[in-house]
Order: sequence, then C-alpha cells, then structure tokens
Amino acid sequence: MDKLNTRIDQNDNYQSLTNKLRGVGLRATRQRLDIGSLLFSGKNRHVTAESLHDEAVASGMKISLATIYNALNQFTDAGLLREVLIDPSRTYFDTNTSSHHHFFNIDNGQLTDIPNEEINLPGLPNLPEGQIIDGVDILIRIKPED
Amino acid sequence: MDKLNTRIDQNDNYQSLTNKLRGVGLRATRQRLDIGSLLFSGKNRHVTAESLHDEAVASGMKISLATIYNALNQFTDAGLLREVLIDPSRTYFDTNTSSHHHFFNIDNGQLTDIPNEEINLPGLPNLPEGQIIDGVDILIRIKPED
DNA sequence: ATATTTGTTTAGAATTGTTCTAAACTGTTG
DNA sequence: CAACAGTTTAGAACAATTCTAAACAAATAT
Repeated sequence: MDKLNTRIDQNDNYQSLTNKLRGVGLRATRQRLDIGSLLFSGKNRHVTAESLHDEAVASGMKISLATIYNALNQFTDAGLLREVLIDPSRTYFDTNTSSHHHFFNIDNGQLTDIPNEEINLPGLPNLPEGQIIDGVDILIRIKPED
Repeated sequence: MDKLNTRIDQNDNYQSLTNKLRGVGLRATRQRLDIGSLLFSGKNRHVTAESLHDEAVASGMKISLATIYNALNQFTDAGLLREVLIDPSRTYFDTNTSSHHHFFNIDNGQLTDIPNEEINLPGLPNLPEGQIIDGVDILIRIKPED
C-alpha cells in the first residue's frame, strides 16, 4: 500500500516537475526529475552538489555527481534555484528564489532564510555613476550566545 | 637618488610593519614584510592570493605562492585583514577591517567598499533563540545601466 | 658573538570542489 | 519508429588551496 502510494505521489510530482522543466526549456529526463523531486517537494532547501548527491544516492537514485552539478547549474540559470554566497570553498543553492537573505550559523554551518520583510535596507547607498543594482545579498553570521 | 629614497621609504615602512607584525605575535620575516608593504601602504585594497603573488613577483620580490597563502591567512586570523565573500571560486581579502560592505561589479569583477555610514540596516531581524551576531556582510551586485 | 631553539619558507605533492571530454544513451519530433 | 539533438556519465583535467617535511632564518640563551 505504502509502496503504491509513493508511486502515485511520485507520478504526480513528476507530472508537475515535467511541466516546470519544460517551462524553462529543459528536457524532463529521469535524472532531472529525480533531482527536482528532492529539491522542489514543498519546503525550501539549501543544498550543495555533494549534499544533494549523497541524498540522491541514499534514496536509491542512480545519478552521477557530474549530473548533479550540471542540473544545479542549469536550474540556476533557468531561475529555478539561486546561488548563495556563504563559504568560498563550497557553492550553496537555495530553492527559494525570491528576494531574501540568510543567517549562517558559524558554529554548525547551518543556513536559514531571513524572510524579506524581516529586514529592511531603507538607506541604499549611492551607486557608482551609470551602474544599477543586479542583486543584494545580506549574510548575517551568527553563533551561540556563549 | 631615487634608489636611495626608495630604500629609505621602505625602511620606514618596514619599521612600522615590523611593529604591526610583532603586535599580533608574528615574526617580522622578510616575506611578511614584503607582503605587508604591498598590502598596508596607505590605501585600502582587495586582493586574492594569486593577484598578490603576481604583484609581488612583478615587483621583484622572491616569495612563493604558498607563503602568500600562509601570510594572508595569518594576517586574517590576526585581524589585519578581513575575508570577503564574493565569488565562491576565489577568496578575497580586504585590508579594510572595519565594518563595511561591498559593491561588486558583475560586469568587470571590480570590488569597491561601501562606507559604513552610507548603508543602514535599522531593522535587524529577530535572531534565532540563543544566538548572537558574529558579523554582517552586505554585498550589492551592480552592473552597467544598459 | 654564537649556539640553540622555535618559527617560517618552500617546492612539490596532495586534496578538494568543480568542469570538461567524448562516447553511450534517451527524449523529442517528424 | 527513425533520426536528431540534447543528456548522462566515468574518468580525466583543472584550479584553488592546504599539507609535508626539509632547508632556513629570527629570537633567545649562552
């Protein structure tokens, strides 16, 4: 029963995922659907290529690390993901593509979203001549009280 | 004349650099003084290990890339430099260690400081329970108007 | 001054995250 | 269902950074 249910849910997911992928001009391959099912399953997530690969392997998906890298970059180019600057030694991807910022816990490496309305930046600085804003990243590094 | 002058200036620099290094518990080696003379010569700078190594080599200093990496990390640990999050594929160091933020021109890769008083963040978000702020990084990505 | 200790530098190897290559494979279209 | 174009993959390649351990230099004690 459980097995059947899972299969049905997965088909549902894969149906809308297929649309999502086609909508941005990507073929709905098995691998991209698998990755998509991990990433876009409701709640927002922060992943690295490696963390996602581990997860995929753990849940029995057959997919290479190179494909994960490809997919994450393609999804990002297509606007389905956003790249987040946290740690120069690893690239993080955020499923939440709306304008928002991050708490980064330097103690345990955990990354959490700051809802956009919880931060306001009323005094935007004077931009250099002839330049416009492409995006704003605010990273607040936090740690345990003592 | 020029040669002599340069030598005197350099000695002056190296004298105060020596104090600076000793002040943070580092031996004033020739390599660290050379690196320091490039970094702390008045105006604030943004460098990568590689850019600094190129510059050192270009100005005739004999110093290995590994030493540049060591020194940049030691200087950062000692609070003489600040690490800046810009591009996950390269680590940038900023000689301006005071609280401030950055413009990053995505068109040409140029990084400029935003003076602290030009940005204000009055509505700091509610921090997670038991956590305190370690630091705040604001990066404003900019590009040419059209 | 000199010897001894401890910290530093370095070449080169190693590591790590990421991208590339080219051959096999699979969606998609006609 | 044939043909094409896009995709996946293993493994090689690459780039940034760190490690290793031997040579070297600054500090300290003699």
